[in-house]
Amino acid sequence: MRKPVEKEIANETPETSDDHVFQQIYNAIYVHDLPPGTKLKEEQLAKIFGVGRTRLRKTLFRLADLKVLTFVPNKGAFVSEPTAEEAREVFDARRMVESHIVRTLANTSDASIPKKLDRQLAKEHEARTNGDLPTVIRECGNFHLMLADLAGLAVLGEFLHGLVSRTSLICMLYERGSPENCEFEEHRDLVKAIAEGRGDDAAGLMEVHLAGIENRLDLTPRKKKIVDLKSVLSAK
Amino acid sequence: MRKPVEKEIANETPETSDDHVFQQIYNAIYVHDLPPGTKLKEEQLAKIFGVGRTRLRKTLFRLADLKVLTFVPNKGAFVSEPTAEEAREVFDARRMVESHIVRTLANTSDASIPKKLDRQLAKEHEARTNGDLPTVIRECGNFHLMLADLAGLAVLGEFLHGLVSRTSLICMLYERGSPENCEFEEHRDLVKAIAEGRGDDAAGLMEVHLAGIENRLDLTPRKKKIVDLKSVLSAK
DNA sequence: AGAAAGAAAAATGTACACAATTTTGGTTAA
DNA sequence: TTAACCAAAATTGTGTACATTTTTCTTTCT
Repeated sequence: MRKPVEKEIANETPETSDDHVFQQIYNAIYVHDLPPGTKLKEEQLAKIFGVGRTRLRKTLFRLADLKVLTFVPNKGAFVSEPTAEEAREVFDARRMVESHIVRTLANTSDASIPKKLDRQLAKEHEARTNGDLPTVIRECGNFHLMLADLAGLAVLGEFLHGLVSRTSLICMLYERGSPENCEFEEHRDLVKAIAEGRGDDAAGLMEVHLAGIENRLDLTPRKKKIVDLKSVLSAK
Repeated sequence: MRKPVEKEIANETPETSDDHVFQQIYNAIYVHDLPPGTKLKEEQLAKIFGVGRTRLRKTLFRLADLKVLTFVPNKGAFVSEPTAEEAREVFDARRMVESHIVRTLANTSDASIPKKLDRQLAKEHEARTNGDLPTVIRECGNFHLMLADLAGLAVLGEFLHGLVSRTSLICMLYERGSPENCEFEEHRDLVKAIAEGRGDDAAGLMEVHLAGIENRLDLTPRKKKIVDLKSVLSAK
């Protein structure tokens, strides 16, 4: 209506739909700019992105389906807060799915695969040396998703996408001490095993890699939100 | 709108939101009342269910996230038509996920589990003897989902839900000859292995069970939609 | 003061209207 | 008859208005 829009501000993307808004919000959550529990007000976001509330709402629902957001009826959309139990399930699922993926990939004979993995590895490494933590986080996730993609496993890949997203939230909630994410050396060894066609080794390395991340978390049975009000307030 | 609604026709469910519409459409697709490729017109469905187009649309998007529907921009929502490749991936994923689930379940010591499985088995058997095919299909799927539920694996369970839904579409598209779905005896043996705590046996039975279903399909590389127009029309 | 109650503001949920696009039906020309 | 084309109808996509609910702030009572 009030858009003289020639080609959408001549941006880089063809802008098929509102993928831009989706990615923007998704990325902000994924790289820890929006911590779990944050409320996302519709009108506010709609104004920020210069988009109607209807379209923004649709985007929010898509993010909710990815388990990145949680809708509370009549309250709105909040960045999800996975429970410790959910966290364990996510890592269990990842070990199963990703060990399968890398085994498949190692048994695939395609000369272009090691090249692509090396390139991805380089991107990750560069971000690390630059000290660009958000990019490190993002590229680390992209590495895992790329494995599914290169293995040609779209169905598992989409499931993994949700798992990886949730992993980011889980780390934000339960990480203790060390701000390290994925160990670079482990990714490197993994690529090596894949390139050399050692499927079982790759699968094993992946399981160890994921178990390592999980063990770096504190998933003890602390009931996060259910604090005893009396004991807290009486000591005041 | 024109509803003096006291408590939603005093139905069984509390009807928190528009789950009713969702289940209605989902079920129709799942039990093969709406074949793959069917277009779902928004206004038409909205009128049928006595609900606004906005809410119906939201439901349609939820079904699309389950991969049961596919949205084509500016064309609308269609019942999904999984490709042969996707079908193979779905069965691969199911073998991996469900063998893990039953192994977990077999190693769970909870006396109520065999009871619940037997009850589910009975429902399935009853529908079979009644010749009620839609109910057989539905209860057969419920059996598989119940395994995840009883194993306490919610994350995998939700993924499986999508896989099971797609399996129904896949069977409709690629089934050859036999109208049989899940073999009842196989479900029975599976329950026995679980009840007796034989995890490896249960996992093996599940893989065989799923492979059996897949083998009953015709997933040969016929390119479904991409027919050569010239060769077809010139022979007329 | 502190808590309870209530009014005002803000935010979500949904129906509706209109714009953009596709589909349909019919008309014309080769 | 067939193909191309154009207008009318139907359908999807989205902004807006309004109803409902929640949140916030003020007022009042103990």
